[in-house]
Amino acid sequence: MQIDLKFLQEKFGNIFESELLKELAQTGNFMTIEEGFVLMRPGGYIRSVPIILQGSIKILRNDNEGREALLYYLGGMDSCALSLTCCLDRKMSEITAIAEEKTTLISVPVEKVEEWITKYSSWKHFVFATYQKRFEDLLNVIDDVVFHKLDERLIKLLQRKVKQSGNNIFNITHEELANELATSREVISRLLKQLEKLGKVKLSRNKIELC
Amino acid sequence: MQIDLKFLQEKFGNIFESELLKELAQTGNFMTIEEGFVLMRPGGYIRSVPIILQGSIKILRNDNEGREALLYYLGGMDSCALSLTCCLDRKMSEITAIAEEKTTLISVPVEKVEEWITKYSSWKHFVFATYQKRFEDLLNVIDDVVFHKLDERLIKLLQRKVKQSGNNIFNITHEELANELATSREVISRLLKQLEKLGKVKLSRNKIELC
DNA sequence: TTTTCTATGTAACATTTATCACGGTTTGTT
DNA sequence: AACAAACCGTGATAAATGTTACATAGAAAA
Repeated sequence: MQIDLKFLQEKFGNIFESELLKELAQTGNFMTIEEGFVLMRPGGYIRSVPIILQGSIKILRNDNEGREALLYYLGGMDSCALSLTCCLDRKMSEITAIAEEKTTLISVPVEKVEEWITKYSSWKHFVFATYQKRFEDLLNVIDDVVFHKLDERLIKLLQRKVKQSGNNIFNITHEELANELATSREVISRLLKQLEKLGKVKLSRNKIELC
Repeated sequence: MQIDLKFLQEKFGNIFESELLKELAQTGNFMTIEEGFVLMRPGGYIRSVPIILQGSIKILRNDNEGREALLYYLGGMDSCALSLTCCLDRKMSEITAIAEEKTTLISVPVEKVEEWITKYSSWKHFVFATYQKRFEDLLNVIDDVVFHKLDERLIKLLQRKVKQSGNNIFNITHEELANELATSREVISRLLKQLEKLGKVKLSRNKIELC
């Protein structure tokens, strides 16, 4: 789909130079995906870099036994360092990317990603900024996993969900939470019950309220 | 200290263009540091980016209770993405960098790091490659910590030490290993004893042999 | 309504990791 | 030699997490 230039100017006018905006409008691929849509699976080849306009994408790491661990979310104006890496190296994906909600994004083909780095300094800055943000995200994951216990990590995750949805009640199953924290459903159920007894959450089917 | 241009040409001739080599020789700061030398502590400001010529630097993440966790090693021709991030953002260090052995490096002042990105495409590629490598390193840490138990992580760490030192016998205390894996000395001692019983290592004071 | 499926609760038990409390050994120092 | 300091071994115990097994509850489908 052709992208509306004015829309891009509103969104990116203060980041990208106008020439770049034009090219983005021409060669970028505007798309809307539904919640749960899988953008990428381990082993898939990546031929484009997404820039998220609205909504959010969650990025998960997989092991070879089918387990997962949440790495980070991509939100407004974010892009993905992993896809950059993969694009520039022509390597396969080693992660999963899933839409957390209905999401609109621009997909930039790999050739342009590289070309623009030389051509537009604003794009170059954008790419560097992306790397830096994701780098910090990964360091945060490491901090969490290495230095904190599951209950703390769970609370933090719930808080993120709240911030994301903009609502302190949100829909999710224990199973899903368990996957994102790379543990089992039973463990999460137990911890949630603890939290409920402490008055920190209220639980119901498919739904959690953070108090 | 002034850097020998011919030396740089040997080391970097096939990566960097000759103009950049000249600038490196002029403005880069050549230095040799001893084993155990602390290049950086959390909270320190970073005003230069190191490029390691010989030896190795280990990069550790700290929490606010004095614990540590090994992130990765910087070796030959490697550079540090964190210092890049910090430099470009003028932020404080959130890691510790210590020389694992006697190490020689070139220290590039932050202004040049940025300037050269625009000026030399080989430097730009170098910076991108650095980000990508460190990104992968962090993903590996996450894989290890999230999906693997301590005994496996310990063996992997020992294997890395062997590869690093180029010798299957190397000097280290249980305490140091415990720090790098963010656990306690007792736990490591026990696991090492297990490994010894399985014939996978031989233990002596300050020394481990991987079999 | 009855059935079926999915999600949750929970006890019991196993395993892994952490902590505490020592005692012993090697190395270096006085 | 006597002492101190650093390093290692190990039992006992506790805490955290993982696993198994089954019960129940709620929602959806038939």
